[in-house]
Amino acid sequence: MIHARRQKRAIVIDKRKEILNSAIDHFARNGYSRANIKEIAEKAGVATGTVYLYFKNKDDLLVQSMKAMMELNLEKIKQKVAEVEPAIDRLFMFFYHHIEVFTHRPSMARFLVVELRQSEEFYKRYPSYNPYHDYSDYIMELVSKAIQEGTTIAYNPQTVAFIIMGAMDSVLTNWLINPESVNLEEVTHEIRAILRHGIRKDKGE
Amino acid sequence: MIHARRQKRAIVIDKRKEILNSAIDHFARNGYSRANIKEIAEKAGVATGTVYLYFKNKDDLLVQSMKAMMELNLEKIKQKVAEVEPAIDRLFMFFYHHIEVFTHRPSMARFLVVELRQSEEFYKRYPSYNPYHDYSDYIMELVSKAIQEGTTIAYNPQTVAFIIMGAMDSVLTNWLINPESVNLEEVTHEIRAILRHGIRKDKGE
DNA sequence: CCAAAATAAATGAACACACAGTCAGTTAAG
DNA sequence: CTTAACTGACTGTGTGTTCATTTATTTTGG
Repeated sequence: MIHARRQKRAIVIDKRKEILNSAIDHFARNGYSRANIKEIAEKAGVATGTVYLYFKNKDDLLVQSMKAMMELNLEKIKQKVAEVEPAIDRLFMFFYHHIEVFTHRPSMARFLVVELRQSEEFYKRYPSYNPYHDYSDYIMELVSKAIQEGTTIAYNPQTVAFIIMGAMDSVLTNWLINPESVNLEEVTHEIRAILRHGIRKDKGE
Repeated sequence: MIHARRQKRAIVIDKRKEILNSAIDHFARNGYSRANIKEIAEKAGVATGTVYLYFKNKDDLLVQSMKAMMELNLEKIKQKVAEVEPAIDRLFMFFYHHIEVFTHRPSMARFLVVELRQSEEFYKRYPSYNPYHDYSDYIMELVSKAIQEGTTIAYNPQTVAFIIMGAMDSVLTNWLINPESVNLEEVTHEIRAILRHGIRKDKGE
């Protein structure tokens, strides 16, 4: 009986995940309004109605998709920079890998810089979860650590997070609009230099 | 006859403008998908069909609205900073006024950071016009001037524009999500300091 | 100067279509 | 036999766009 339960459970989770993956893909590719439930269900290998067994409605599906997508990518990037020391360098590596990960997944990048914002209402409706939070929390954490370590001027970590997230966003957006117009290597390098100069603590200060 | 023509012309332009104003308002308030042509027309004091005499379709109306809105605000901000010298200070005042103008018009801010991005047209079909261009062009111009004047390190102006636009965007986005969480004065001041440090040309360099 | 004809502008009811969400029925597990 | 999972045809609604018709303006010719 326990075995059966497990199996049942496992199947359920599988379907949920299948639907979620399919939804992420569709939302990323076509945007919220053009993504339709029937196709999402089809690609997930379930019937239309099944989607509504696991998600309240299309909005809910979007929010869950965003959440899953952000968590996945954040985890991936965090791992890549986990070893880097000191914190200020981890911060810059984070920037670098963020750009790298998303420029290798254009549809995800689109999801990130377009769809996420469109659902501003959604973060209002589900105030407990805002997909940006995990990101900016992590950045602020790094900034705080860098300040503690004495490598960074004691700016408000929120401010630094704004600048870094803004720059990431700006680079990706422009790259999406016109990939040829953005030299990713150069831009990343220069932004790093500007930020370094901007927040570096000099001996005297 | 000439008089008659003028009058005709004037009426035509009025209607176009009425529709455009109404559209900006509706798109800003409700977002693209929830704004509907019937209401836009109603508020503009014309019939539904009339909208299609002046605009190809809903997307076209959105693009034209964005364009008009951006031009209007850019002009307003440019005027405010016109007198400021040197260029690097003009750049920072630009930042300051941008935040100021849009935080006084939340629906416009929403339009700017949310709606602007989701029109397919924005990315693809009208490559010749992207509402961001005027903005980033102006910023790059200021950066170039600042470099010429010797107050700024010769970074690629595009890079500096990315950072500045990103920061503006980031601040507004977070302010929209949760106004209380953002101390606009402090953030603006700190960003200015960080950028100043980051791009300032020291004597030795 | 003024009808009458021609053209242009504007209207809004109706159409067409997409598609989210439902639910009565089917399948499978225990 | 009971229960839970699943199905997919169907429905209801919202709305972008069209177009036959009406209204306004301009031109023409006597």
